[in-house]
Amino acid sequence: MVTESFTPRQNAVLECALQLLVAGGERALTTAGLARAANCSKESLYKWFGDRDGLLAAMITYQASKVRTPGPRETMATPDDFSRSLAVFAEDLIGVLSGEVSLALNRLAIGQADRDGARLGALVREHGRLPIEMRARALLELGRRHGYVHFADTHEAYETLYGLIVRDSHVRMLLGEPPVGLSDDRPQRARLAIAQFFRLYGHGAQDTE
Amino acid sequence: MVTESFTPRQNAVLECALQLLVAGGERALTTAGLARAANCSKESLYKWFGDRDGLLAAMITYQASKVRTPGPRETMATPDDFSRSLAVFAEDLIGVLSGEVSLALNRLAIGQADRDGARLGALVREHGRLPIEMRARALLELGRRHGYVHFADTHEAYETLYGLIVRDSHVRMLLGEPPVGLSDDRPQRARLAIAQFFRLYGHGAQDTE
DNA sequence: CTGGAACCGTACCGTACGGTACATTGAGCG
DNA sequence: CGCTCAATGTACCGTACGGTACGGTTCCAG
Repeated sequence: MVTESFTPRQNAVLECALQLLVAGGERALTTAGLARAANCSKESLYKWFGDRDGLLAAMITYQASKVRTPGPRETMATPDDFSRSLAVFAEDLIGVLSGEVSLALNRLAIGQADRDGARLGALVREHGRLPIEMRARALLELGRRHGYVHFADTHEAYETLYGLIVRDSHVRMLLGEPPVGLSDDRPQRARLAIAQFFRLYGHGAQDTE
Repeated sequence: MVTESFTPRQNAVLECALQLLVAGGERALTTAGLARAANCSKESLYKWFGDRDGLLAAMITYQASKVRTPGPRETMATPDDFSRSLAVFAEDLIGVLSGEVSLALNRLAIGQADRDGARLGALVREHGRLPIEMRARALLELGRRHGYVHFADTHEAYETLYGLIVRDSHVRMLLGEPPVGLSDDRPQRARLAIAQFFRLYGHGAQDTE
């Protein structure tokens, strides 16, 4: 995986493209429209990104390059530290998933999932979801090393945590549901999910089979 | 909500449209292509469904009309009956969500979520997800009446159950990920989710705050 | 100053699609 | 038979978009 980067000018154009996508969806993201909005020429677009699909892919990698996922570097001296770190992760996750740029890019990739063997979907999974999962898994394993949680399969534990936090609100938001039930009481949602996670994997609990 | 129905001929055309959508995604579903594939005229399409958006909406309601969601009519004499009913629900849910027609329609609605105030998304939620939720809520409340589970908010309990069952596999499938990790060991996934649900809401457990 | 590279703006081309019009067919029915 | 109505299939129109070509401008190196 090459971490292909772009020039500042190209980044500015990609930023503009994201704005167009967020504002009007995929239909609003035309090469002519982007050229007009970004004050660049269509010829430059094709020179830089190859074709329209290349542009879409570049938008995903560019957006991913903006999001940094810091690993846990706290001391984790107490179970409460760990719980708080999980809650922070949960709130971050909810925040990212309900962001309009994230929603727009996910809608774009899902709408194109039937073309090119879901190339855009693979990019979203690799650059968007995988870093988040890595960060969470590191956190979970750190907690396990301290004996705060118990599980055999980190991936299993992570997926359960994800399900408890996100539920089906991501798909509902992708479908256009107004963000009721999420992001209004985000901290409480996060705390509840973490509490449930500890009920399943904390203290004397045992990972099922 | 009017349950507008269609003539057999129109149903056949809609079935054909679903096939086209599943096979080639939204781009493959053109009015000319559908007319050719279904041996009907474009003029009939516009007469029946108004315009292309009307056709898409009709496809969703038609597909929803095919899926019946029977309510629980079992005796629930033992906690095991209840657990098994939940497991059946979980397997059905996984099966529906990973069906190719469901995936194609969800992709379609998500891809159009920026137009018409997400009209297609609202249709999917109303005709697709809501009936499933109603069935599950009835099941959950039946279990609560028997004292097998304890919760204050049925909606909360349902969403948690949904998250435990589906996790983020739905979005991953929508993004085009091959169905690894789901539907291969579907019964085990279902059993695990139900076991976790009981750990949170079963026997002596108490709904958190 | 000069050459060239990068880029902008615009005009242009081919195509594909949504939507409409129309001629034709065929079934039901007096 | 002749009328009506529905539906088919085809031809057509306008438009919008992806992609290309080209002239003009800026900027930098030598």
